[in-house]
Amino acid sequence: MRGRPTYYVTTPIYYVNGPPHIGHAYTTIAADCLARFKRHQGYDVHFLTGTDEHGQKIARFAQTQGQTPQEYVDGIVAAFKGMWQQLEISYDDFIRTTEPRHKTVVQEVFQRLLAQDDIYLGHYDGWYCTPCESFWPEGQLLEGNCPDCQRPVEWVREESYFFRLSKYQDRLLNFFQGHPEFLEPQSRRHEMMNFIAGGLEDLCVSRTTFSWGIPVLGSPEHVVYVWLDALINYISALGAFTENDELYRKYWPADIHLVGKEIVRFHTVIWPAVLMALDLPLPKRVFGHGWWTVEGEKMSKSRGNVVDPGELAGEYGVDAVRYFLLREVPFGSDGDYSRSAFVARVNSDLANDLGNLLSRTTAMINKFQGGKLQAPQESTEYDAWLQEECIEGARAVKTAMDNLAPHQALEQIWRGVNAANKYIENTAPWALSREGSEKLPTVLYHMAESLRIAAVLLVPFLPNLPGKIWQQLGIESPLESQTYEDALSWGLLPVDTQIQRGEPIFPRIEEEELVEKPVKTARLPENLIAIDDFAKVELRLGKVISAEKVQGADKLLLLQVDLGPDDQRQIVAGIAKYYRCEELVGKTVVVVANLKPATLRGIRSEGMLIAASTDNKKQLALLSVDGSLPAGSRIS
RNA sequence: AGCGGGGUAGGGUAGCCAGGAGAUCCCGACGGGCUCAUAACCCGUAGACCGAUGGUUCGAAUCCAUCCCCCGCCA
Repeated sequence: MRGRPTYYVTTPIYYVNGPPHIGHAYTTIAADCLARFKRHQGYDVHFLTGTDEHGQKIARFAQTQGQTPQEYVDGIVAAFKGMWQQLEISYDDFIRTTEPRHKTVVQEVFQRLLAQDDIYLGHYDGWYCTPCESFWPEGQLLEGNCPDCQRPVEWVREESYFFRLSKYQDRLLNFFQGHPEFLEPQSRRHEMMNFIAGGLEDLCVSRTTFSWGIPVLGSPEHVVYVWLDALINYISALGAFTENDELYRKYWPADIHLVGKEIVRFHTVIWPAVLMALDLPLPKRVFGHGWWTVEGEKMSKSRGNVVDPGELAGEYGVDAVRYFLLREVPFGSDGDYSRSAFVARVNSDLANDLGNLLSRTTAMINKFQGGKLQAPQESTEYDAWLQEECIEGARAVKTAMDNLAPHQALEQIWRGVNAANKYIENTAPWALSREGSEKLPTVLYHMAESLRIAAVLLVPFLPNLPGKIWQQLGIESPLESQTYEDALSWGLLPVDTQIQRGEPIFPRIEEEELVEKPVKTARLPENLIAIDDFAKVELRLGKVISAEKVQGADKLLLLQVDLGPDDQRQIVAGIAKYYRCEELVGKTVVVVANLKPATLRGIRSEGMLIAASTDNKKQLALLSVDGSLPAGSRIS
């Protein structure tokens, strides 16, 4: 007996060498959107995500943090799970490569492949940097030295197990030729076929140089190396090769693996080859999506421009973040995140087009019809057009999603939204109201109905806005009971619905907030001075000749400062807590040279040193100059 | 080196495979309209030698050749 059709969608398991960033969020949001869309269509969906937690990098990083690898990965995994919760990711399962359920399957697969001679014991030869514990390909070496630490590398042989990838070259190529839909976008497909045709080498699948991994049964000095460990998550999570394999039998092969373009090769060459060796069906589809840059630059920790999607979501809401990522860029292409693009996009689409449509619709139903929807009366010449735009858009959503083009799906939903805004302009319900026209109830119904359709269609994309629309429209049947099908029919909105107008569902992000962050200099203080006010202050460079503590005062130092030929001053400065006498001598400092002399603790002070300090006075630093100028130099 | 993709208004793009009237859409700029609405919405205007050169053709963004630049793949 067959139940509902199944749909198995995966993200990659993310390497936990740092907290989740916008790239992780992108893949996961896209997968979530797909999963929700398929559920909305009535599929029995299984949505898997997870984390890849082994390897030397992790072990070493944990060590620098003074943690065990397990403690370290537990912490990062918690961050991932927290992020997914915040972004309302509806995964069905979260697999970690450190879980026993994964390890046992990996070991089982390894043993099977070893037994059937698809894995064999050999040697891995390569240039090895002992301090870095890393192998480097010849091409990456810098004059024979480690590209990381510049120290010399040595040629070493390590005993390793290898997977006979080369054996599957022809079968892989045939598979690619027979399944043009297997890898998308198409440009990736060509690259991979080229790559395979160029010849495949066997793949190193074990390491002995570190131990944070899954031990090979019977050879515990070996741990399973990266890809064999990681890729198997897609079936280990389903219980493949265990007694408890109903999920595997139900959902495998996967309908789609969503991956970033950087790991397309592993998913379309190594993974199919391993599955062929195991005699298991191959995934139906792999999609390699693009990368995000930030303000036009590559995102990286060292640049410090990594965008935290949680922070964005906290500031502007989950719907805005999801909408921007899904709408801004075609799914296979690279995209650029910038705050201004983000604000422009969500303001224009979510606030102006959609939110304002709801706002004006509910306002007019309230004002002209006492908040109650009525059955359409006399029709207008624009009714059919609006209906068609909405329904055609709704139909196109499915096509777009089948093509893995969420940006097009959203565009199609907005086809209806935009049409509704135009419809209002064309029919001018405020005028109809004044005239007491029979067309008024028709027009108001059409407006509300187009919003009903948009709300239903948006359910897989945005977790919150559709519910708000639903609530304000006052529809009694729960939104959760609606399916994609309900967006394909016009006129399902009950005619005597009572509108519940409320707050704007998506307020505009105001410009001030926008400019405040990047352009801080735009804020001028109120106590402005003219340039000649500044010129009254005579600043000169001074060289500290000597420094000593002032008896009986813990803040004060007495300095002798050279301010140029024939000008030596004694200055009392309140910097004893921040500088020791020895480190001041010889230092070039900035001195207010025309300050009226003052007497501090009975000592005459003939000037003042300039220093910067934090508001709480915890830190203080003397000003100096960028270069070597003679004492007495004027500053202006 | 090779293989693949691409260069279209200020930015981002569609069209190209199957050549034909004014080269699409979005954002931005400018002008107007409306007054229901979140200064939102609607309409209109400007802005592109369609990377360069040459060719095929009655006709080329589209086909062919050469060149220039960008990007991807090559463990």
